[in-house]
Amino acid sequence: MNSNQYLQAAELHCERRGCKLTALRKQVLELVLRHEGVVKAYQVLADLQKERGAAAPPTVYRALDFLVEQGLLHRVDALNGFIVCDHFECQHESMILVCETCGKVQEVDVMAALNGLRDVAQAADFTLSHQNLMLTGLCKACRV
Amino acid sequence: MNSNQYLQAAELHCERRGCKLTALRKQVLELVLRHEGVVKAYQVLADLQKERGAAAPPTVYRALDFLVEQGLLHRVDALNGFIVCDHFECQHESMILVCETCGKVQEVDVMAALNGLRDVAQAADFTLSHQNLMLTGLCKACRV
DNA sequence: GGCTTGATGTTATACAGTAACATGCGTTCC
DNA sequence: GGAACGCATGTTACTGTATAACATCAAGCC
Ligand SMILES: [Zn+2]
Ligand SMILES: [Zn+2]
Ligand SMILES: [Zn+2]
Ligand SMILES: [Zn+2]
Repeated sequence: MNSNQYLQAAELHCERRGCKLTALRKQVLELVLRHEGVVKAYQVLADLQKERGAAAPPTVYRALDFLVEQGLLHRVDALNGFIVCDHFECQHESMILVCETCGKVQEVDVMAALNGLRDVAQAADFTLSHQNLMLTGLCKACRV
Repeated sequence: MNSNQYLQAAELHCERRGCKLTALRKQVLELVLRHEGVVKAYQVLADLQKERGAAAPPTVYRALDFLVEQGLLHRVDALNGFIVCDHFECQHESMILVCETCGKVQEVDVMAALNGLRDVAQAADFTLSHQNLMLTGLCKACRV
C-alpha cells in the first residue's frame, strides 16, 4: 500500500467512523507517513511550517490526537512519538517493537499472546483494556 | 514492609551492588515512598524544596535515574512518572497496571506470561530484552 | 438571516528533561 | 601533609513536550 492508497483508505475509514479527515489532518498524516518509524510532534510541526508558514503546537497536537483516536497512528510513550498503523481497519492489539540500538520500529499483531497477560491481570483483580504495547529489544540487524 | 524497613533494605541493596544510597538519594526515595502510586519528578522536586530550600531539576532527575538504575523505582513512561518497586531484590519482569479511572497503580510479576510475547517477537526476528510493561485497564473497585 | 457545532488559529504558559560547568569532598598515592 | 583523582552535588540556562484559554471561521440547520 503506497502513501496515496493509504491516505484514501484512511479517509474512508474516518467517514465510516462518522468523522472527517480534513485537509489539515490529512496533511499532518501525510507528513507522518513521509518518515520511517517514529515521528515527533515538533518534527511534524516544523514540516508543517515549511509547507504552510505559520503553525503552532496546538494545531499539530490536535491533528495527531485525532489520528490516534481514529487508530491511524499509535502513540509511542517511551519516545514521545508516533508511528503509522498500517492495519487500522481491523480491531487489533499490537506490540510495537523498538530496537534499542538502531531505533527502528515495527508493529506486530499479538492478540492471542496477550491472553497470558490478561489472565495474570485478572488474577490480580484487574481487567486489562485494549492494549498497544511498546517493548524494547534488538532487531535482527543489531542482534549480531 | 514499612517505609523505614524499605529504606534500610534499599541501602543494603545498593551496597551489594557496589554503590551508595547517599543522603540525598535516600531523601528522594523517601519522598517517593510517601506517595501512593505514581509520582512525578517535579512533584518530588517541590517536596524536596520544602525540606531543604534550594533544589533544581537536575538534582532530582539524577537521584531518580540512580534509583531506577538500582531497580528501586520503575519509570512509567505513559505518565511521565515513577513508582516504587517493592521487590527490587529479585530479578523480575513485571506488568504495571494503571487503572484508567482512579489512577491507582499496582505491579505484578509476569515472567512466565511474557514468554508468549517473546515467541511472537522472535518470530518477527526481534529479541525482547528485559521488560517492565505498563498496561492500562480497570481495577477491581472501578470495574463495578 | 441568526443559530449551533466542530475545526482551526493564536497567544501564552505549564510541565518535562538535559547540557555544561562549578563546587565540594572523600580516597589513593606519593 | 598535599597533590590528584573520582564521584556526588550545586547552579545556571536552556531545549523539548504539551496544554489552557480564548478568538475566529466555515458548514449545516431552522
Ligand atoms: Zn496498529
Ligand atoms: Zn536495530
Ligand atoms: Zn518491580
Ligand atoms: Zn480504579
